[in-house]
Amino acid sequence: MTTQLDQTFAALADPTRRAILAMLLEDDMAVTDVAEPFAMSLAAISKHLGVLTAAGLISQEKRGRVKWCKLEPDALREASVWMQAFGQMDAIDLDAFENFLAQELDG
Amino acid sequence: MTTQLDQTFAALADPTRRAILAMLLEDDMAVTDVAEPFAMSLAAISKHLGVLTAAGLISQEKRGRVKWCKLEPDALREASVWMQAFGQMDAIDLDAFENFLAQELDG
DNA sequence: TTGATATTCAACCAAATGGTTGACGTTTCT
DNA sequence: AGAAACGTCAACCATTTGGTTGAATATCAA
Repeated sequence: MTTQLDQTFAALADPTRRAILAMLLEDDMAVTDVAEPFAMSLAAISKHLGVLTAAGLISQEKRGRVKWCKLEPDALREASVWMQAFGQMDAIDLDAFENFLAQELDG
Repeated sequence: MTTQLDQTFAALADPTRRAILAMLLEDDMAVTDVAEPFAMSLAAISKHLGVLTAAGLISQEKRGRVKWCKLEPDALREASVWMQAFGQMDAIDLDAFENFLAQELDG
């Protein structure tokens, strides 16, 4: 079973995908335009966008022959909460956090 | 070239490794005790601990025949900084965090 | 010294990942 | 209608990942 959190972190582990997210921070983009700065095929970028979409980090909407990519920060928020909780352990409710982790484990 | 950020996110992408980090929140632990709750071999856990160590998320110190594992939350700082670029989580919002936890636990 | 405990190493395996190329279906433009 | 642009699909390939087992190493205890 792969959770949302698994997919989010796995998606963020690739520098190409992080770069794509950074580009989408500025504006929505078509797949071809996302691919333009990268030294790899369009198909490879298409796969990366698929990973980001599966992780919920972006959404894609087709209008005409152009597929627009849009940042979806909600998935990032969940991962960010997880990380910052570890980084600021003294500032949070550890019992509640551990309950959350146990819940995640049980699935 | 794999960056520190790549390794941090990749390490966090595995639920076993996140569970290990959660266990280490409570206290430092020996490798054998880390492995105890998991339905996999000690060697597998040893590898996971190697990944976490390479990512800087934990440190390991051998005393006698026991290797102690210790959480190193500072390694998450770089990843948190990256996330701040998205402007969604510039400072941890404890109220939002509590709400998030409540949702997770109810869900 | 002998034996148990703690941990890693090495070899292996299946599955996932990140990339390629070429063919393919849509949609738009002349 | 024909050609170009947009994007995905399918097949393939090399590498990495997450697990196994069995042997090896190091330390402690009797």
